[in-house]
Amino acid sequence: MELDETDRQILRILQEDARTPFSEVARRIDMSSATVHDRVSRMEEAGVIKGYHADIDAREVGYGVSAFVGLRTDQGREDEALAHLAGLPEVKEVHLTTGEWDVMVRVYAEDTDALRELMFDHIAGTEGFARSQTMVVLGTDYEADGLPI
Amino acid sequence: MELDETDRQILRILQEDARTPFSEVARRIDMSSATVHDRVSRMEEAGVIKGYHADIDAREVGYGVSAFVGLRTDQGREDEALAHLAGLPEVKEVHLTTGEWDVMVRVYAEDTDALRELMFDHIAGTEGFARSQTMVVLGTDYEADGLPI
DNA sequence: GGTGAAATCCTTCCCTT
DNA sequence: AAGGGAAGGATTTCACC
Repeated sequence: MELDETDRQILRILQEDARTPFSEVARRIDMSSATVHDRVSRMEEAGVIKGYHADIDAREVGYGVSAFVGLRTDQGREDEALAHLAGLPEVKEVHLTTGEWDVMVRVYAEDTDALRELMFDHIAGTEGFARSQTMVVLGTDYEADGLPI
Repeated sequence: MELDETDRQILRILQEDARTPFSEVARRIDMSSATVHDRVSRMEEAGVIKGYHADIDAREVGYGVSAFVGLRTDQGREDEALAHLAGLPEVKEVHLTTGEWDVMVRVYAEDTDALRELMFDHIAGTEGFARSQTMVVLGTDYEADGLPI
């Protein structure tokens, strides 16, 4: 889909605060809210806007630890291994990558004990993975609200 | 902040779709919208809800490539190195980690040429970093809307 | 893109439990 | 301390220009 500067302005605003009323978006970009509504609907349908999500503080809901997990897959068993990962509740993202790891996973756990159990019982010890490395997140120094548009 | 099951239900709904009208949230959890409003406000103030963000398809806005970048910092120059990273528009997240890398960065670039320029001119070649590894994301197999609450 | 209007929603205050 | 009712003003969502 072709996006013009007006579309991009709308995206910037909704990326920063997805609950901004369309009427206020309209005010800021100097258009009617009907136009904003129309453009947003088109971007939703085209898949430019994939959704709107509340950003929850992980600690406040009981997740004291998060980590990046690098994995090396066994040849020929990639699909089931990936499906297995996606089924684990603590797994938030699964990416295929080049470089040292075939798969990069973002996981959240209640505490280090829970992380240990997750890794040993449900990831590293699982068939389909040859090798793993857990990189525990000590802190997040910076996190943008979205992409520069 | 103490969260009860009602709070968690609200969080689940807003994590999945942050633009859900409070009136509908109220309907779903069988309470009044005044109550939903009140609880959401308290969770926002307490920092449980950090924000609401539209989820934009990176490709649709011109980011054809993303990558994880692992970095090893020089001793004693961590702070300026991290501040430098946070100032780059292509950098979306900067995490301090244990394991092979001191810093794990998530970057987005227009194409491989732009990624190359970002890495050589603005990250790997920068003072404060001793070593780096770029893990290009070939695909994202799974991405949850939020945390399991 | 914009207008206009009806339906819906947000927000606040106040009352009840 | 927590939830609900009510009412205003604002917003969303259409059809139509």
